[in-house]
Amino acid sequence: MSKSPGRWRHHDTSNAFSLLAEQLGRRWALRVIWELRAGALTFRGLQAACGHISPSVLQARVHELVRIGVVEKIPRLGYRLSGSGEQLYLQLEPLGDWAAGNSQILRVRQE
Amino acid sequence: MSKSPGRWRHHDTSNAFSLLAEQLGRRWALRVIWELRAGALTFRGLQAACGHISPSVLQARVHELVRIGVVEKIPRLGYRLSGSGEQLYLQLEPLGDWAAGNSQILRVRQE
DNA sequence: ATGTCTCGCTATTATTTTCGTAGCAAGAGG
DNA sequence: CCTCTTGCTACGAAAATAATAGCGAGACAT
Repeated sequence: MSKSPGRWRHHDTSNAFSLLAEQLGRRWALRVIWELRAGALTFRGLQAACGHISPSVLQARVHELVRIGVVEKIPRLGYRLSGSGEQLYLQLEPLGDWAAGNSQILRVRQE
Repeated sequence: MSKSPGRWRHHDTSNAFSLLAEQLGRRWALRVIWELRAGALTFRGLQAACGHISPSVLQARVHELVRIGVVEKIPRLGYRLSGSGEQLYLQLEPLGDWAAGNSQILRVRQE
């Protein structure tokens, strides 16, 4: 992919989305953001909030989220959403509403 | 998990979201929904739209999305978003805006 | 100083998922 | 008959995830 600007006619929404989807389309990524919605959590607190997540995967996910600037590490409190991370969560919230509206389907078919 | 209603104090948003996140947090799941946004695509068309996705994974993802009622199969046209699938996409669209706004970060850090 | 917490995290091995490629059966059209 | 595209499956290799144990550092009390 070229780095030259103006290569994309209108917005780069489509390509940008696929990059984002690649990050969020990893196990626990969405969940981690979701669990940080109320505020900072320690590593182990986050681990507990997610239920059964192995620390190695949590470490990997958290690092990736830090790298894309969605999550930041704070000395004593652990991890929390960054500014853009909170914005991302706000865009994520409607998904929760959709999920609540379609929870029947999600629950029944999960097996 | 009990099937009894009223088991969740307020909404079941949180738990419902984690179920949804489990489905969307698989590789290509978000991307597939995204690529179907403009209308129906054949299996191979969808494969091409996603770039490099192996047919076995695409088949698995599409099946899962059909099972949760987000995508439906049409005899001649291939696959398209269902009613609730389109609603889900509408909730997904803001993510594209966020991604476009933060595309710098996403691009630079992807390595 | 010693013991005992919790913390963030790493190491290791087993299991699951995804990839990449090849190719099949069915249908359309010639 | 042939050729083409379709949806899709099979299979071995590679990568991601799971599960568990445990380490080193810091806080705190004794």
